[in-house]
Amino acid sequence: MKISTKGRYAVRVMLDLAAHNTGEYITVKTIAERQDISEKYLEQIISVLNKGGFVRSVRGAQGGYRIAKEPSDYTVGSILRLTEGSLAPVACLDSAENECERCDTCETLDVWRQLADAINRVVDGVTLQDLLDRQNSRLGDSYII
Amino acid sequence: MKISTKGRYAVRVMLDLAAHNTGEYITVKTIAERQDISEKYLEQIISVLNKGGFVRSVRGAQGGYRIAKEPSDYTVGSILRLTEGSLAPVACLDSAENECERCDTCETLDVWRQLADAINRVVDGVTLQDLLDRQNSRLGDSYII
DNA sequence: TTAAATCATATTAAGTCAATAGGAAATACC
DNA sequence: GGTATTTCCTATTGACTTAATATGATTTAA
Repeated sequence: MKISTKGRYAVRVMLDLAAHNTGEYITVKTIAERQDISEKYLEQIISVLNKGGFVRSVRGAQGGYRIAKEPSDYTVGSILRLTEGSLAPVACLDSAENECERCDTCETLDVWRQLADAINRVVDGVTLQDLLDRQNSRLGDSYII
Repeated sequence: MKISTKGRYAVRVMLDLAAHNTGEYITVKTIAERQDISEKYLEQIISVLNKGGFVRSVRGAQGGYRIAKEPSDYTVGSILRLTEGSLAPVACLDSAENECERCDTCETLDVWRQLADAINRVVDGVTLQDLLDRQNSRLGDSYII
């Protein structure tokens, strides 16, 4: 029941780009250094974000990435689903093909459905903007002290 | 973010034993047939349940397993935690040793904490007795029809 | 004594994770 | 036009996990 590094890194990358959302393009190298993530691994992850239209890229020298839309347009759930795949705790709930022929009489399916709902409610209830706001208010606190 | 077969099977085994809670001992073979799970694999899983004190066993001929306490004493969460280990969505939350030195400044930790809470709330809010009750009320429905 | 059963441990095949590696293609800058 | 920079693409790897299967020792009722 763990979220893999891929999904977690993806959230951090998006949050990094959201925090540096000036319209300028940022290189993988810069993000990798800031976030302390392997540059080559990050390349793969950001490639998924790019293909999903979550970021925009410019190739070549002086190129890089920037967030495609506003931070408030991205929920943590949308990022995780793009990079991790389904967040459903059991395969039966992945609508695509639920091969389990026990589904009709499955006594536990209801629990998994509740669990999926609870998970979705949390991750879809938090946007990158929310995370930025929390971050800023925490920084604000430390200034007061 | 999937619950493994180990955990899911464990819940089914416990539910099976809860549904046949007559005080008699039931063999792995019987459960395996009823639940359509590999007998040998089930042996391993039930061994964990046994060591955790969730079931009681009698060795030798005419031996088997039975649920140790009342079905209402077992939440789905307790069974999953025993067989799957921690249900925390990120390792940082596994109190034992949170190696991540970013924890203090981690902007995403809060989301994972919320997620863990939501997950725990669901799985700890459902007992085997609840599942039995739902099962019976569903059977009841079909009798009416 | 025998058959039935739990208990214990080792092995395996397939898959996933988290990278690393090597190079092709595009582009700003001199 | 050449060069350095940077994205883009795909393959490979080593470690680990998953979901079993296999083998046999131990216990016990009949």
